[in-house]
Amino acid sequence: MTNKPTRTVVSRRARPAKEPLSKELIVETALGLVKSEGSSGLSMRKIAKALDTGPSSLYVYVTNQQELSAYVLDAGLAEVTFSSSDSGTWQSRLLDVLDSYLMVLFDAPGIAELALTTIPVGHNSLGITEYMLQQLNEAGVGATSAAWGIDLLTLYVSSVAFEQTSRNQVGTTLQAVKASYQSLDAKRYPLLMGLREEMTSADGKERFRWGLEVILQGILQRKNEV
Amino acid sequence: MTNKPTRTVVSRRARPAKEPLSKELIVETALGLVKSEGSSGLSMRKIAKALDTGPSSLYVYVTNQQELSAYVLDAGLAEVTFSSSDSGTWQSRLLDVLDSYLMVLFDAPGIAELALTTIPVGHNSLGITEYMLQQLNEAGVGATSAAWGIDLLTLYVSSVAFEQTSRNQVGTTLQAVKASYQSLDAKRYPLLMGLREEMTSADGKERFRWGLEVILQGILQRKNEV
DNA sequence: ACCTGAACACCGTTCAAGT
DNA sequence: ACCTGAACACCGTTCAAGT
Repeated sequence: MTNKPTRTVVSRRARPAKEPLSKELIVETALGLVKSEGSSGLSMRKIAKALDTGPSSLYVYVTNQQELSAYVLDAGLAEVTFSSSDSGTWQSRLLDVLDSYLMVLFDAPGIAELALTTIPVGHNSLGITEYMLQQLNEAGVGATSAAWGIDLLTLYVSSVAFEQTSRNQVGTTLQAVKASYQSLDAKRYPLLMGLREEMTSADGKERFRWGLEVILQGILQRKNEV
Repeated sequence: MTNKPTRTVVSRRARPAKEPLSKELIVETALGLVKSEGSSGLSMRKIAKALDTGPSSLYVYVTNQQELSAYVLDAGLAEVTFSSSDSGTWQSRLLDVLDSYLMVLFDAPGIAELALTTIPVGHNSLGITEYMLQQLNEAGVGATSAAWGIDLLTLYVSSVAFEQTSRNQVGTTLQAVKASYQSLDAKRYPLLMGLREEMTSADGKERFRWGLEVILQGILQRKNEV
Protein backbone atom coordinates (compact mmCIF):
# COMPACT_ATOMS: atom_id res chain seq x y z
CA MET A 1 0.00 0.00 0.00
CA THR A 2 2.92 2.31 0.52
CA ASN A 3 4.15 2.00 -3.04
CA LYS A 4 3.69 5.12 -5.07
CA PRO A 5 1.01 4.71 -7.68
CA THR A 6 1.19 6.74 -10.84
CA ARG A 7 -0.21 9.79 -9.26
CA THR A 8 0.51 12.56 -11.73
CA VAL A 9 1.16 15.68 -9.72
CA VAL A 10 0.79 17.75 -12.83
CA SER A 11 -0.95 20.65 -11.20
CA ARG A 12 2.15 22.03 -9.51
CA ARG A 13 3.99 22.08 -12.80
CA ALA A 14 1.63 24.02 -14.96
CA ARG A 15 4.52 26.46 -15.25
CA PRO A 16 8.27 25.81 -15.12
CA ALA A 17 9.40 24.53 -11.74
CA LYS A 18 8.70 27.28 -9.28
CA GLU A 19 11.88 28.87 -8.05
CA PRO A 20 11.97 29.47 -4.35
CA LEU A 21 11.36 33.06 -3.33
CA SER A 22 14.24 35.40 -2.67
CA LYS A 23 14.69 39.11 -2.33
CA GLU A 24 16.32 39.27 -5.75
CA LEU A 25 13.48 37.42 -7.41
CA ILE A 26 10.89 39.62 -5.76
CA VAL A 27 12.70 42.80 -6.74
CA GLU A 28 13.18 41.62 -10.31
CA THR A 29 9.54 40.64 -10.62
CA ALA A 30 8.46 43.96 -9.19
CA LEU A 31 10.70 45.84 -11.59
CA GLY A 32 9.17 43.93 -14.48
CA LEU A 33 5.72 44.91 -13.35
CA VAL A 34 6.68 48.55 -12.95
CA LYS A 35 8.09 48.55 -16.46
CA SER A 36 5.00 47.03 -17.98
CA GLU A 37 2.28 48.61 -15.87
CA GLY A 38 3.82 51.73 -14.46
CA SER A 39 3.81 52.65 -10.81
CA SER A 40 0.54 50.86 -10.14
CA GLY A 41 2.39 47.63 -10.87
CA LEU A 42 4.28 48.06 -7.63
CA SER A 43 1.65 46.42 -5.49
CA MET A 44 2.40 43.67 -3.01
CA ARG A 45 -0.59 41.75 -4.20
CA LYS A 46 0.26 41.98 -7.87
CA ILE A 47 3.86 41.02 -7.27
CA ALA A 48 2.72 38.06 -5.19
CA LYS A 49 0.31 36.97 -7.89
CA ALA A 50 3.03 37.21 -10.52
CA LEU A 51 5.11 34.94 -8.31
CA ASP A 52 2.18 32.63 -7.84
CA THR A 53 1.97 33.08 -4.10
CA GLY A 54 0.12 35.13 -1.51
CA PRO A 55 1.06 38.66 -0.49
CA SER A 56 2.08 37.64 2.98
CA SER A 57 4.91 35.53 1.59
CA LEU A 58 6.77 38.61 0.47
CA TYR A 59 7.13 39.86 4.01
CA VAL A 60 9.69 37.18 4.75
CA TYR A 61 12.17 38.94 2.46
CA VAL A 62 11.10 42.54 2.62
CA THR A 63 9.93 44.51 5.62
CA ASN A 64 7.39 46.61 3.76
CA GLN A 65 6.45 48.16 0.47
CA GLN A 66 8.52 51.24 1.05
CA GLU A 67 11.68 49.22 1.46
CA LEU A 68 10.84 47.19 -1.61
CA SER A 69 10.38 50.41 -3.58
CA ALA A 70 13.90 51.45 -2.70
CA TYR A 71 15.26 48.14 -3.98
CA VAL A 72 13.23 48.33 -7.16
CA LEU A 73 14.44 51.85 -7.83
CA ASP A 74 18.03 50.78 -7.47
CA ALA A 75 17.53 47.74 -9.69
CA GLY A 76 16.05 50.01 -12.33
CA LEU A 77 19.04 52.34 -12.12
CA ALA A 78 21.35 49.44 -13.01
CA GLU A 79 20.76 50.32 -16.64
CA VAL A 80 22.22 53.79 -16.39
CA THR A 81 25.47 53.84 -18.35
CA PHE A 82 28.72 55.71 -17.66
CA SER A 83 31.32 56.66 -20.21
CA SER A 84 34.81 55.74 -19.07
CA SER A 85 36.60 58.34 -17.03
CA ASP A 86 39.00 59.46 -19.77
CA SER A 87 36.76 60.00 -22.75
CA GLY A 88 35.79 63.56 -23.54
CA THR A 89 35.60 66.37 -20.98
CA TRP A 90 34.17 66.18 -17.48
CA GLN A 91 31.27 68.19 -18.76
CA SER A 92 30.40 65.85 -21.60
CA ARG A 93 30.70 62.89 -19.23
CA LEU A 94 28.39 64.54 -16.75
CA LEU A 95 25.79 65.42 -19.36
CA ASP A 96 26.02 61.90 -20.72
CA VAL A 97 25.19 60.16 -17.44
CA LEU A 98 22.32 62.51 -16.91
CA ASP A 99 21.09 61.78 -20.41
CA SER A 100 21.32 58.08 -19.77
CA TYR A 101 19.57 58.56 -16.44
CA LEU A 102 16.72 60.30 -18.19
CA MET A 103 16.42 57.58 -20.81
CA VAL A 104 16.18 54.89 -18.16
CA LEU A 105 13.48 56.76 -16.27
CA PHE A 106 11.75 57.34 -19.54
CA ASP A 107 11.23 53.86 -20.73
CA ALA A 108 10.34 52.44 -17.37
CA PRO A 109 7.58 54.94 -16.63
CA GLY A 110 6.93 53.90 -13.06
CA ILE A 111 10.54 54.38 -12.01
CA ALA A 112 10.45 58.13 -12.48
CA GLU A 113 7.88 58.36 -9.73
CA LEU A 114 10.01 56.18 -7.50
CA ALA A 115 13.04 58.34 -8.14
CA LEU A 116 11.09 61.32 -6.92
CA THR A 117 9.49 59.79 -3.87
CA THR A 118 11.98 57.18 -2.73
CA ILE A 119 15.28 57.96 -1.08
CA PRO A 120 17.83 56.08 -3.16
CA VAL A 121 20.29 54.05 -1.15
CA GLY A 122 21.35 51.07 -3.28
CA HIS A 123 24.73 50.48 -4.88
CA ASN A 124 23.64 51.57 -8.31
CA SER A 125 22.43 54.97 -7.24
CA LEU A 126 25.44 55.41 -5.00
CA GLY A 127 27.64 54.51 -7.96
CA ILE A 128 25.98 57.10 -10.13
CA THR A 129 26.34 59.75 -7.44
CA GLU A 130 29.99 58.93 -6.93
CA TYR A 131 30.63 59.15 -10.66
CA MET A 132 28.96 62.52 -10.91
CA LEU A 133 30.91 63.79 -7.93
CA GLN A 134 34.11 62.79 -9.73
CA GLN A 135 33.18 64.97 -12.67
CA LEU A 136 32.34 68.01 -10.58
CA ASN A 137 35.48 67.41 -8.59
CA GLU A 138 37.47 67.53 -11.79
CA ALA A 139 35.72 70.74 -12.68
CA GLY A 140 37.06 72.26 -9.49
CA VAL A 141 33.73 72.53 -7.74
CA GLY A 142 34.00 72.66 -3.96
CA ALA A 143 32.71 69.91 -1.72
CA THR A 144 29.44 71.41 -0.55
CA SER A 145 28.58 72.90 -3.91
CA ALA A 146 29.23 69.53 -5.53
CA ALA A 147 27.06 67.62 -3.07
CA TRP A 148 24.14 70.01 -3.30
CA GLY A 149 24.64 70.41 -7.04
CA ILE A 150 24.35 66.69 -7.66
CA ASP A 151 21.15 66.60 -5.68
CA LEU A 152 19.82 69.45 -7.76
CA LEU A 153 20.75 67.83 -11.06
CA THR A 154 19.28 64.43 -10.27
CA LEU A 155 16.19 66.02 -8.86
CA TYR A 156 15.80 67.87 -12.11
CA VAL A 157 16.17 64.75 -14.22
CA SER A 158 13.71 62.80 -12.09
CA SER A 159 11.06 65.44 -12.18
CA VAL A 160 11.34 66.03 -15.90
CA ALA A 161 10.91 62.32 -16.43
CA PHE A 162 8.05 62.15 -14.00
CA GLU A 163 6.16 65.05 -15.50
CA GLN A 164 6.58 63.62 -18.94
CA THR A 165 5.63 60.05 -18.14
CA SER A 166 2.75 60.84 -15.83
CA ARG A 167 1.20 62.97 -18.53
CA ASN A 168 1.45 60.15 -21.01
CA GLN A 169 -0.23 57.88 -18.54
CA VAL A 170 -3.18 60.08 -17.83
CA GLY A 171 -3.68 61.48 -21.31
CA THR A 172 -6.94 63.14 -20.50
CA THR A 173 -5.26 65.45 -18.03
CA LEU A 174 -2.93 67.10 -20.49
CA GLN A 175 -5.88 68.01 -22.64
CA ALA A 176 -7.57 69.47 -19.63
CA VAL A 177 -4.51 71.58 -18.90
CA LYS A 178 -4.29 72.78 -22.46
CA ALA A 179 -7.97 73.61 -22.38
CA SER A 180 -7.63 75.60 -19.19
CA TYR A 181 -4.68 77.48 -20.65
CA GLN A 182 -6.67 78.02 -23.79
CA SER A 183 -9.40 79.82 -21.89
CA LEU A 184 -7.01 81.98 -19.91
CA ASP A 185 -8.21 85.34 -18.86
CA ALA A 186 -6.01 87.66 -20.88
CA LYS A 187 -6.53 90.56 -18.53
CA ARG A 188 -5.66 88.69 -15.42
CA TYR A 189 -2.69 86.80 -16.81
CA PRO A 190 -1.26 88.72 -19.75
CA LEU A 191 2.25 87.30 -19.56
CA LEU A 192 1.10 83.75 -19.06
CA MET A 193 -1.22 84.27 -21.96
CA GLY A 194 1.65 85.13 -24.24
CA LEU A 195 3.67 82.18 -23.04
CA ARG A 196 0.98 79.55 -23.39
CA GLU A 197 2.99 77.70 -25.99
CA GLU A 198 6.22 77.69 -24.03
CA MET A 199 4.63 76.57 -20.77
CA THR A 200 2.77 73.70 -22.32
CA SER A 201 5.38 72.53 -24.77
CA ALA A 202 6.98 69.25 -23.82
CA ASP A 203 9.51 69.32 -26.61
CA GLY A 204 11.68 66.93 -24.71
CA LYS A 205 15.36 66.93 -25.49
CA GLU A 206 15.81 70.61 -26.10
CA ARG A 207 14.06 71.74 -23.00
CA PHE A 208 15.78 69.11 -20.91
CA ARG A 209 19.20 70.23 -22.12
CA TRP A 210 18.37 73.83 -21.40
CA GLY A 211 17.55 73.10 -17.78
CA LEU A 212 20.62 70.99 -17.34
CA GLU A 213 22.85 73.73 -18.65
CA VAL A 214 21.16 76.38 -16.57
CA ILE A 215 21.79 74.41 -13.41
CA LEU A 216 25.31 73.50 -14.39
CA GLN A 217 26.26 77.08 -15.20
CA GLY A 218 24.81 78.17 -11.93
CA ILE A 219 26.83 75.61 -10.06
CA LEU A 220 30.05 76.53 -11.81
CA GLN A 221 29.54 80.15 -10.99
CA ARG A 222 29.26 79.44 -7.32
CA LYS A 223 31.93 76.77 -7.32
CA ASN A 224 33.20 77.46 -3.89
CA GLU A 225 30.71 79.78 -2.30
CA VAL A 226 28.21 78.43 0.06
CA MET B 1 -54.30 62.34 14.05
CA THR B 2 -52.41 64.53 11.62
CA ASN B 3 -51.27 66.96 14.29
CA LYS B 4 -47.58 66.83 15.04
CA PRO B 5 -46.87 65.41 18.46
CA THR B 6 -43.75 66.46 20.32
CA ARG B 7 -41.46 64.24 18.34
CA THR B 8 -37.97 65.51 19.09
CA VAL B 9 -35.91 65.03 15.96
CA VAL B 10 -32.79 65.52 18.01
CA SER B 11 -30.69 62.97 16.19
CA ARG B 12 -30.16 65.03 13.04
CA ARG B 13 -28.84 67.90 15.09
CA ALA B 14 -26.17 66.26 17.10
CA ARG B 15 -23.88 68.69 15.31
CA PRO B 16 -24.65 72.17 13.96
CA ALA B 17 -27.09 72.12 11.10
CA LYS B 18 -25.45 70.27 8.28
CA GLU B 19 -24.59 72.60 5.43
CA PRO B 20 -25.46 71.28 2.02
CA LEU B 21 -22.52 69.93 0.08
CA SER B 22 -20.69 72.04 -2.46
CA LYS B 23 -17.43 71.90 -4.30
CA GLU B 24 -16.04 74.64 -2.09
CA LEU B 25 -17.00 72.86 1.09
CA ILE B 26 -15.51 69.61 -0.12
CA VAL B 27 -12.25 71.25 -1.17
CA GLU B 28 -11.99 73.16 2.11
CA THR B 29 -12.62 70.03 4.13
CA ALA B 30 -10.08 68.11 2.09
CA LEU B 31 -7.51 70.84 2.58
CA GLY B 32 -8.10 70.71 6.30
CA LEU B 33 -7.51 66.99 6.32
CA VAL B 34 -4.35 67.31 4.25
CA LYS B 35 -3.05 69.89 6.70
CA SER B 36 -3.74 67.78 9.73
CA GLU B 37 -3.01 64.31 8.41
CA GLY B 38 -0.72 64.82 5.46
CA SER B 39 -1.26 63.38 2.04
CA SER B 40 -3.08 60.34 3.41
CA GLY B 41 -5.83 62.68 4.50
CA LEU B 42 -6.76 63.20 0.88
CA SER B 43 -9.01 60.19 0.70
CA MET B 44 -12.51 60.30 -0.68
CA ARG B 45 -13.75 58.20 2.18
CA LYS B 46 -12.14 60.29 4.88
CA ILE B 47 -13.39 63.50 3.33
CA ALA B 48 -16.87 62.05 3.11
CA LYS B 49 -16.75 60.94 6.72
CA ALA B 50 -15.61 64.39 7.82
CA LEU B 51 -18.63 65.78 5.99
CA ASP B 52 -20.83 63.18 7.61
CA THR B 53 -21.87 61.56 4.35
CA GLY B 54 -20.91 58.65 2.11
CA PRO B 55 -18.08 58.72 -0.42
CA SER B 56 -20.40 58.51 -3.38
CA SER B 57 -21.92 61.87 -2.51
CA LEU B 58 -18.71 63.63 -3.42
CA TYR B 59 -18.92 62.53 -7.02
CA VAL B 60 -21.77 64.91 -7.63
CA TYR B 61 -19.36 67.85 -7.28
CA VAL B 62 -16.07 66.38 -8.36
CA THR B 63 -15.36 63.97 -11.18
CA ASN B 64 -12.61 62.05 -9.41
CA GLN B 65 -9.87 62.20 -6.84
CA GLN B 66 -7.34 63.54 -9.28
CA GLU B 67 -9.47 66.54 -10.08
CA LEU B 68 -10.11 67.13 -6.41
CA SER B 69 -6.37 67.05 -5.76
CA ALA B 70 -5.88 69.86 -8.24
CA TYR B 71 -8.49 71.97 -6.46
CA VAL B 72 -7.01 71.23 -3.06
CA LEU B 73 -3.55 72.19 -4.25
CA ASP B 74 -4.82 75.48 -5.54
CA ALA B 75 -6.73 76.19 -2.37
CA GLY B 76 -3.56 75.53 -0.41
CA LEU B 77 -1.62 77.95 -2.57
CA ALA B 78 -4.01 80.74 -1.65
CA GLU B 79 -1.78 81.41 1.32
CA VAL B 80 1.26 82.28 -0.73
CA THR B 81 1.96 85.99 -0.34
CA PHE B 82 3.29 88.52 -2.86
CA SER B 83 5.05 91.74 -2.08
CA SER B 84 3.65 94.63 -4.05
CA SER B 85 5.20 95.23 -7.43
CA ASP B 86 7.20 98.29 -6.46
CA SER B 87 8.93 97.28 -3.27
CA GLY B 88 12.55 96.26 -3.60
CA THR B 89 14.14 94.81 -6.71
CA TRP B 90 12.64 92.22 -9.04
CA GLN B 91 15.11 89.76 -7.59
CA SER B 92 14.08 90.31 -3.99
CA ARG B 93 10.43 90.04 -5.00
CA LEU B 94 11.09 86.80 -6.83
CA LEU B 95 12.99 85.30 -3.94
CA ASP B 96 10.26 86.41 -1.57
CA VAL B 97 7.42 84.65 -3.36
CA LEU B 98 9.50 81.52 -3.58
CA ASP B 99 10.23 81.78 0.12
CA SER B 100 6.56 82.18 0.87
CA TYR B 101 5.78 79.28 -1.46
CA LEU B 102 8.16 77.10 0.48
CA MET B 103 6.68 78.11 3.81
CA VAL B 104 3.18 77.23 2.66
CA LEU B 105 4.25 73.83 1.41
CA PHE B 106 6.12 73.38 4.61
CA ASP B 107 3.38 73.73 7.13
CA ALA B 108 0.81 71.83 5.15
CA PRO B 109 2.94 68.74 4.68
CA GLY B 110 0.65 66.94 2.27
CA ILE B 111 0.53 69.82 -0.16
CA ALA B 112 4.17 69.47 -1.12
CA GLU B 113 3.40 66.06 -2.54
CA LEU B 114 0.46 67.45 -4.42
CA ALA B 115 2.59 70.23 -5.86
CA LEU B 116 4.93 67.62 -7.24
CA THR B 117 2.38 65.20 -8.62
CA THR B 118 -0.53 67.39 -9.58
CA ILE B 119 -0.59 69.73 -12.54
CA PRO B 120 -1.61 73.09 -11.07
CA VAL B 121 -4.32 74.86 -12.97
CA GLY B 122 -6.29 76.96 -10.49
CA HIS B 123 -6.34 80.73 -10.21
CA ASN B 124 -3.98 80.86 -7.29
CA SER B 125 -1.19 78.96 -8.99
CA LEU B 126 -1.77 80.86 -12.21
CA GLY B 127 -1.53 84.07 -10.25
CA ILE B 128 1.76 83.04 -8.71
CA THR B 129 3.15 82.07 -12.09
CA GLU B 130 2.04 85.33 -13.63
CA TYR B 131 3.68 87.27 -10.81
CA MET B 132 6.94 85.41 -11.22
CA LEU B 133 6.89 85.98 -14.95
CA GLN B 134 6.54 89.68 -14.29
CA GLN B 135 9.71 89.67 -12.26
CA LEU B 136 11.73 87.76 -14.85
CA ASN B 137 10.32 89.98 -17.51
CA GLU B 138 11.57 93.00 -15.63
CA ALA B 139 14.94 91.31 -15.40
CA GLY B 140 15.07 91.18 -19.17
CA VAL B 141 14.77 87.44 -19.45
CA GLY B 142 13.38 86.27 -22.80
CA ALA B 143 10.05 84.57 -23.19
CA THR B 144 11.08 80.96 -23.46
CA SER B 145 13.79 81.25 -20.83
CA ALA B 146 11.31 82.83 -18.49
CA ALA B 147 8.68 80.16 -19.01
CA TRP B 148 11.07 77.29 -18.55
CA GLY B 149 12.87 79.07 -15.74
CA ILE B 150 9.69 79.49 -13.71
CA ASP B 151 8.96 75.82 -14.12
CA LEU B 152 12.43 75.02 -12.92
CA LEU B 153 12.19 77.29 -9.89
CA THR B 154 8.80 76.05 -8.72
CA LEU B 155 9.83 72.48 -9.32
CA TYR B 156 12.80 73.11 -7.11
CA VAL B 157 10.74 74.58 -4.31
CA SER B 158 8.21 71.77 -4.43
CA SER B 159 10.77 69.05 -4.32
CA VAL B 160 12.75 70.61 -1.50
CA ALA B 161 9.54 70.85 0.50
CA PHE B 162 8.54 67.34 -0.39
CA GLU B 163 11.88 65.81 0.54
CA GLN B 164 11.86 67.64 3.81
CA THR B 165 8.33 66.89 4.85
CA SER B 166 8.28 63.28 3.71
CA ARG B 167 11.34 62.65 5.80
CA ASN B 168 9.69 64.11 8.82
CA GLN B 169 6.68 61.94 8.25
CA VAL B 170 8.51 58.67 7.94
CA GLY B 171 11.16 59.31 10.53
CA THR B 172 12.53 55.83 10.49
CA THR B 173 13.65 56.20 6.91
CA LEU B 174 16.04 59.04 7.54
CA GLN B 175 17.80 57.00 10.15
CA ALA B 176 18.05 54.16 7.67
CA VAL B 177 19.60 56.49 5.11
CA LYS B 178 22.06 57.84 7.61
CA ALA B 179 22.93 54.32 8.66
CA SER B 180 23.55 53.24 5.10
CA TYR B 181 25.73 56.25 4.49
CA GLN B 182 27.49 55.51 7.72
CA SER B 183 28.51 52.09 6.51
CA LEU B 184 29.65 53.31 3.10
CA ASP B 185 32.41 51.40 1.45
CA ALA B 186 35.24 53.92 1.45
CA LYS B 187 37.02 52.23 -1.41
CA ARG B 188 34.07 52.12 -3.71
CA TYR B 189 32.73 55.57 -2.95
CA PRO B 190 35.60 57.73 -1.73
CA LEU B 191 34.09 61.07 -2.75
CA LEU B 192 30.65 60.27 -1.41
CA MET B 193 32.35 59.13 1.76
CA GLY B 194 33.94 62.51 2.24
CA LEU B 195 30.68 64.29 1.56
CA ARG B 196 28.48 62.27 3.84
CA GLU B 197 27.70 65.30 5.94
CA GLU B 198 26.84 67.55 3.03
CA MET B 199 24.60 65.00 1.32
CA THR B 200 22.63 64.19 4.42
CA SER B 201 22.39 67.65 5.90
CA ALA B 202 18.98 69.18 5.68
CA ASP B 203 20.03 72.53 7.03
CA GLY B 204 16.98 74.11 5.50
CA LYS B 205 17.15 77.77 4.72
CA GLU B 206 20.76 77.98 3.69
CA ARG B 207 20.65 75.06 1.31
CA PHE B 208 17.36 76.21 -0.12
CA ARG B 209 18.73 79.65 -0.84
CA TRP B 210 21.81 78.21 -2.45
CA GLY B 211 19.76 76.18 -4.95
CA LEU B 212 17.53 79.11 -5.71
CA GLU B 213 20.48 81.33 -6.46
CA VAL B 214 22.19 78.68 -8.56
CA ILE B 215 19.14 78.32 -10.75
CA LEU B 216 18.53 82.04 -10.95
CA GLN B 217 22.10 82.81 -11.95
CA GLY B 218 21.90 80.12 -14.57
CA ILE B 219 18.73 81.58 -15.98
CA LEU B 220 20.13 85.09 -16.07
CA GLN B 221 23.17 83.91 -17.91
CA ARG B 222 21.09 82.36 -20.65
CA LYS B 223 18.54 85.14 -20.67
CA ASN B 224 17.80 84.96 -24.33
CA GLU B 225 19.43 81.80 -25.56
CA VAL B 226 17.35 78.76 -26.11
C1' DA C 1 12.96 28.53 8.47
C1' DC C 2 9.80 29.28 5.30
C1' DC C 3 5.18 29.58 3.52
C1' DT C 4 0.14 30.17 3.70
C1' DG C 5 -5.08 31.44 4.44
C1' DA C 6 -7.77 34.22 6.39
C1' DA C 7 -8.69 38.30 8.38
C1' DC C 8 -8.40 43.40 9.43
C1' DA C 9 -8.78 47.85 8.16
C1' DC C 10 -8.58 50.35 4.54
C1' DC C 11 -8.93 52.29 -0.76
C1' DG C 12 -11.69 54.72 -5.45
C1' DT C 13 -15.59 54.37 -8.17
C1' DT C 14 -20.20 52.93 -9.91
C1' DC C 15 -24.97 52.39 -10.01
C1' DA C 16 -29.63 51.40 -8.95
C1' DA C 17 -32.71 53.23 -5.82
C1' DG C 18 -34.60 56.70 -3.26
C1' DT C 19 -36.26 61.76 -2.17
C1' DA D 1 -31.32 67.61 -8.84
C1' DC D 2 -29.26 65.74 -5.24
C1' DC D 3 -28.13 62.11 -2.06
C1' DT D 4 -27.51 57.32 -0.50
C1' DG D 5 -26.46 52.07 0.41
C1' DA D 6 -24.54 48.53 -1.20
C1' DA D 7 -21.49 46.45 -4.03
C1' DC D 8 -17.22 45.75 -6.92
C1' DA D 9 -12.61 45.37 -7.35
C1' DC D 10 -8.92 46.58 -5.31
C1' DC D 11 -5.07 48.01 -1.39
C1' DG D 12 -0.91 46.89 2.75
C1' DT D 13 -0.03 44.32 6.66
C1' DT D 14 -0.51 40.91 10.46
C1' DC D 15 -0.84 36.62 12.57
C1' DA D 16 -1.98 32.02 13.87
C1' DA D 17 -1.40 27.81 11.74
C1' DG D 18 0.88 24.70 9.00
C1' DT D 19 5.19 22.21 6.87
